[in-house]
Amino acid sequence: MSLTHIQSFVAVAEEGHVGRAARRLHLSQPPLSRHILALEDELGTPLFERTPRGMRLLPAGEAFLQHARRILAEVDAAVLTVRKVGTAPTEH
Amino acid sequence: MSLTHIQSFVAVAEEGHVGRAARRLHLSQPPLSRHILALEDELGTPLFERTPRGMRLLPAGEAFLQHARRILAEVDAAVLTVRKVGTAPTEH
DNA sequence: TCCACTTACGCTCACCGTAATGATG
DNA sequence: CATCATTACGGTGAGCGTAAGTGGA
Repeated sequence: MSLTHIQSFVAVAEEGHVGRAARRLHLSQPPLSRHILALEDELGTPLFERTPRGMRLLPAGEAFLQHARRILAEVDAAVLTVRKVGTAPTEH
Repeated sequence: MSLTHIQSFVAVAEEGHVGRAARRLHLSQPPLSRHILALEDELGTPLFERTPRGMRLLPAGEAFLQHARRILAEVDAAVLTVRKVGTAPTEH
């Protein structure tokens, strides 16, 4: 599992469509599809239902989405915090 | 930034020593040292002070450590939660 | 001079994109 | 047959390990 996989998952969950999510991530469909498959494989359970219209979250996917958003938010917070502390006057 | 980098950072912060952290992670020193350097480069500020004894956290490193632990804990929680939901009787 | 981190360097394999294939209404 | 997702496949770059280099007490 990698942060890239998590970002890919969130994009697909929000778009409900691998193609649109791929454009949003500036990526082509196959690698993005592979990210989702790898995640499902690693977690041992499907996260999406495949429909003719695209991808629909399963309950396991809904649960993962909440955690995924928290992880990404925490990463952003870490970056902001460190940049602030690292530039602080008490650097010495 | 990747989860691997974050795990590497936590190990070095806890051991205070790249060599020991590397053994703990089943990795050799150079890649681990590169993880830390990449992290510092990406964040734009050093996280450790290099001493003759090893690595000592700077204030920016202390701040990052708290976030890093939360990120890794959240990842673990995500995995556990999804595995539980994915195996639940209401899988239909 | 020892000890620890870092840089050099060659190699492998993970990952991307294009193209082909499957699946479903 | 149109629309998505997935699999095949070749090429490149990220990342590993061994070995050499650097720096401080």
